[in-house]
Amino acid sequence: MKTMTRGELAKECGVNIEALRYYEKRRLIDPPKRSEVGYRLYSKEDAARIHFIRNAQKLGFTLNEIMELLKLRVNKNESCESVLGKAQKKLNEVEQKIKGLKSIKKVLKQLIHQCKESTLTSDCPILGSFESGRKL
Amino acid sequence: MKTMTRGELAKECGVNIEALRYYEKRRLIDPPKRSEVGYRLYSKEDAARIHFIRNAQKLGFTLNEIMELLKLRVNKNESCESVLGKAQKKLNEVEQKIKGLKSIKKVLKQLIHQCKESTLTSDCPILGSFESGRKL
DNA sequence: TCTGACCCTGTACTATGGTACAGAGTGTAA
DNA sequence: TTACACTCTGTACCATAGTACAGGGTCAGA
Repeated sequence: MKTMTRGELAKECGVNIEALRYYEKRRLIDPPKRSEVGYRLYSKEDAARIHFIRNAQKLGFTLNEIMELLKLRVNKNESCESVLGKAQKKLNEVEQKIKGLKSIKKVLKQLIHQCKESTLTSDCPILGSFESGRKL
Repeated sequence: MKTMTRGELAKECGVNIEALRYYEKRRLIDPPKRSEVGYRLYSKEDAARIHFIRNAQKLGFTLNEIMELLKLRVNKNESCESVLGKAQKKLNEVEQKIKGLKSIKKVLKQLIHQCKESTLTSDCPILGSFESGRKL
């Protein structure tokens, strides 16, 4: 099977070469096979996992959370209920985030509308929208 | 007007007392008035701003980004076009975030559905859905 | 008036997620 | 064969966002 060196994988995934070693240390990816002289040899699956990690990061998940997400797989070692619980918790978090972002979006749109109408004011509409202490 | 001490504000907003000093240093909140002996005296507006900061953080904004959001107000000192540009850029970012989160949400829902059907498998639907290098 | 809970400042330390570098070996192409 | 790009390890450093003192002053109730 075709393999990649660390530099190649880094390029393919658009990450810093050192980040790959870091993810390995953090156990987000399995230690890859090594060449005769000890060079890391990565597979397509490794590339897929790196892409997953980066995508999840962009959405605000921490590496610990990404670890959890990656462990959310249905297998013999973990009961389905346990996976279900984790997934539902994560889903809840995601839904709350979407809700909060939609609320920010609304305010930004209002602001843009105000700008277009040249309505000068010194009030900050953004601040107004989030004054409350309610949970997002 | 009723004021709060640092400890009271921290409690009210559910933040560490030291974080308030940190936000002040980072200029996310204005330096509050001081009592005779130098105690910080916070207003309701300060509380609102702290709530805003925390809420925005939960949505994945950095303190620098929150600073930008807070500065997005229409006033005499800044031309409307400038605000418009910034607001539209921010709106774009927010929309991208929402899109990404919705995509994660979909996958989580699928996973939960699979779990409920008790379909035992060693494939990870989450992992599979994000293998590609495509942008979220 | 004294004790404990609060506040002040400055500074040091922490966790997260990398990033850079030193000193060494390897691989390839002119 | 030599030059340059790449890899290895370990370690040090960085930014962000706090958190935790130390050493001092203040306030309110018993």
